[in-house]
Amino acid sequence: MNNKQSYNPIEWEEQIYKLWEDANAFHAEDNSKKPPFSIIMPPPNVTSQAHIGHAMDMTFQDVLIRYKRMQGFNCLWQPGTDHAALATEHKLVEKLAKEGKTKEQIGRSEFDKLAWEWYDYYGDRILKQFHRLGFSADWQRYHFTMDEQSTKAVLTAFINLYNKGLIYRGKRQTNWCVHCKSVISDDEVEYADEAGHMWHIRYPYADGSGHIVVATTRPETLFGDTAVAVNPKDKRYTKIVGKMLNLPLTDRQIPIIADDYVEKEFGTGMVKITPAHDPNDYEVGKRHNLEVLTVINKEGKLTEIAGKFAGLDLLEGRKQAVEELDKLGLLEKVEPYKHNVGHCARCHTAIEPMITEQWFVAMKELVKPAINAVKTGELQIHPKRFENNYFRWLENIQDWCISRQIWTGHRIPIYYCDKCGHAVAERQTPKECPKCHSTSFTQDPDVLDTWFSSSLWPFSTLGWPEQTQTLKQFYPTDCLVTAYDILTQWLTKMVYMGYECVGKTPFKHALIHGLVRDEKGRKMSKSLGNGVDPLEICEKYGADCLRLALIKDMSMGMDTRYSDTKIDTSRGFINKLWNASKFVSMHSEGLELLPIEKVKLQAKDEWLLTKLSNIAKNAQTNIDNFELGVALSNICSFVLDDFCDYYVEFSKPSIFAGGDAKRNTVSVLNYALVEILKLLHPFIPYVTEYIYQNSKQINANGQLLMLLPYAQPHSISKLVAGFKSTENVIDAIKALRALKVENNIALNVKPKIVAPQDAKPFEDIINKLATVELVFDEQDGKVIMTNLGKFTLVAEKVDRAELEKQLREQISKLEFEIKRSSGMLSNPNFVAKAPEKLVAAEKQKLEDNKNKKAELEQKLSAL
RNA sequence: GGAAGCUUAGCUCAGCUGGGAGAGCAUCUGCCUUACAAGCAGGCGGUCGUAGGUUCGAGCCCUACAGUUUCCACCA
Repeated sequence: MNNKQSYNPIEWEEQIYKLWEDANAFHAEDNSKKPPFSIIMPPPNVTSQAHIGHAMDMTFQDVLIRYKRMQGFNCLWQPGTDHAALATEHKLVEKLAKEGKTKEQIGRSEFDKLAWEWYDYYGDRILKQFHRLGFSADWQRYHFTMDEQSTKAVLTAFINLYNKGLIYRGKRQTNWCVHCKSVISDDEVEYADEAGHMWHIRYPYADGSGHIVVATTRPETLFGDTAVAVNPKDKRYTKIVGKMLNLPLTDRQIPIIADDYVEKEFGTGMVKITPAHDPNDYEVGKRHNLEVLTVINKEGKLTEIAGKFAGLDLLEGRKQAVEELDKLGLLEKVEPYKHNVGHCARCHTAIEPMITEQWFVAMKELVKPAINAVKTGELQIHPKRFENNYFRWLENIQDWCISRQIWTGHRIPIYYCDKCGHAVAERQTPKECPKCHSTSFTQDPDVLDTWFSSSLWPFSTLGWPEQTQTLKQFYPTDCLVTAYDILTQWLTKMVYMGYECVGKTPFKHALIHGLVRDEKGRKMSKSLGNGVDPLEICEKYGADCLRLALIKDMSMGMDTRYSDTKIDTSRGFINKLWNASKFVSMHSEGLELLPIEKVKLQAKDEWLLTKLSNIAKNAQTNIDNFELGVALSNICSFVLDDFCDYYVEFSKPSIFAGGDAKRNTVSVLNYALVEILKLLHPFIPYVTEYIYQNSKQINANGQLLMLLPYAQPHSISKLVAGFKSTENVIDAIKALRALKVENNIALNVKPKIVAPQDAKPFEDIINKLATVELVFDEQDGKVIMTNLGKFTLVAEKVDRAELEKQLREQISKLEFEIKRSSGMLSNPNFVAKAPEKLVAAEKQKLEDNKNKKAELEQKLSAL
């Protein structure tokens, strides 16, 4: 390494990525003797570039993949992107509108071309971002939900389900977006409180005997009323059930019916029933055989049912209808009213409930294996609490509306015979109608819900419906990583489609993480302008810095906040690693390093190797349990505290001594550095690889760090003595540092300290780290007890009274501890019920403290 | 209306099966010590939301309450 170079990742991160790609190091083999490990990348929507949430989600996956790869697995990280039908269509239509065009003007095939341009543009951009972030996906296997392979899977799945009778066409109450001019699924409706009004309208009895009053938030739907309902138990109205009413503004008459759906307490206790435009009313209508009259058309205008109001926009229609009612004296009152209104998740237009003819997937049977999978543990959800959401969703599932009246996406493979109307499900236009032998067909104009293709993603990307070697090797995949917000929307769909199509769960583990929020805890969004572009951070601080900031504080399933402070802290850490490696490399120059087995280990070395072994074990356990944030935090603490603050400092006296002492110590430093690089590589791949590539003495052959085996714990039984004594030395150093501060001795001043004989082997280390001068002849002064023994700060002038006071303070502190320990130990319940280990530890502490106290008391009496 | 999460230092959050309260940032003090002043060393700061309960022992388990966030359902 160049010892003058400072950490500037922008200069070389992209070169490192190229190094990996040139070595084809991300590629997974279809045939391998290594055990397989696979992750399917949740395909980002090509509606826009990737955001910081993607960065976290993908970093999580990259850490797992890199870790497993280093452990010798044949790792497949299967990448790809999603066409996001409705969202993309919305953006395309918007774009056309800016040019003053509509999609109908340019036609379906031209529109299709535009869509592909869009896919390519954003697809490329997302890929570029992902490369820049250092992701080690198998890019050669990149897929797109609209590509040939995915399309083949979509058609196969649809036709299979159709032929099994699990896909059917039916008229249903659906959510209609008048802006997108399509139905949207229940999942795509977002509810928000809106200030509106409650109109109280008089409906006169047909027999002229007065009127009743109904309350409504949507007076314009009045034209579609086919009844007014009351609760059967509502005594106020029992007598009028069955009477007929004159429906205002029309010449129709409608009955008063009784239905449990009506709440007595709400409004006037009377509800106008409009089956065509309200899901609840629709159900009531079915129960009472009411006529379904469509008042609102697909453009969001009133239909001819509305008589003279036909053709008006809804709001205008409402206004005019209310005015008319008022004129006729039928408007009792208007109250302000706050209610919950559903909006399209894509364009935020208020949705209209409407009866339309759509394609559905029958869910009841399909979801059973998916529910069972989690119950039996074939699929494990982490953290476990998300199982609640999973079960509740699947157990209450409604049939899935899969048709969309848009152009972007997979066209439904249903062909209607032009002659007899018979519907056939085929991959291509059928040659002949099986019923009437006609050869003329028209394809269903609708396209499939975008989730249909993404529900097949875990196996469509692996080659299904063909029984490919890839599928055999990697399915079921090992884990799926995603945020909790699409647990129900996407994850569940993959599971039941996995069982339906392949017969197995698509993944063994589902790791659910939280969302990345801004500094103030708000969701990142375009309207708030608080979004962060991952690429921008990479260009400024490097990808490692962003990855570290995103993963380090992460706790599974919890939201995290992104802040500049975290970036600064991350940069501080990486800079530290950088400088430590510079230190190691600097002192390695011209030395022939020893392999670690040949090094004559000192106590400090045994201490470091023990710590290193412990942290390797800790990291593996935590990563295996998917606790990446914990694993990373522990590794960082080890690097900062144990390696940099202590071991590097410990090593200096040996290094400056030269000769064998230097050679041994520098060999240990190099060994430890490589182990640290391995430990950190999955998290911060660039800087670790860069350091390794530039450490010629430890990597003469230019091997890739990313392909080395991960750091392993080793047998440490022989190293116990050195570990223990070094721990005591550290305790003494801390105590001496504190002693100096207490006595107002500047850090760069070296006071004389009388040390115990046990400190003799560590004299240079203690002198260096505590900035003191140890002497070993007895002198008067302030005494402190450490785990290494008694130290005395030699005072220039010995103030007897001050020394005595200070000794008594220390003794009283020890007495407090002794009292606490003996109190616990004299509690028979504690001794009997607490684990033996704890009791033993407590006894040891008591013993140690008693000894320390005795020594101080001896000192006191000698004064 | 149903469900889940969160509440710990000034701020952001850890705290794994119950066994002496932690980190980062901020703040204060001292130090240019030959990897790093984008640094080092040290300090200040917490009745772990409230009230009960279980236990030898509770931040952790149980119950209730309060505040807060999210998901689901959705009342005309």
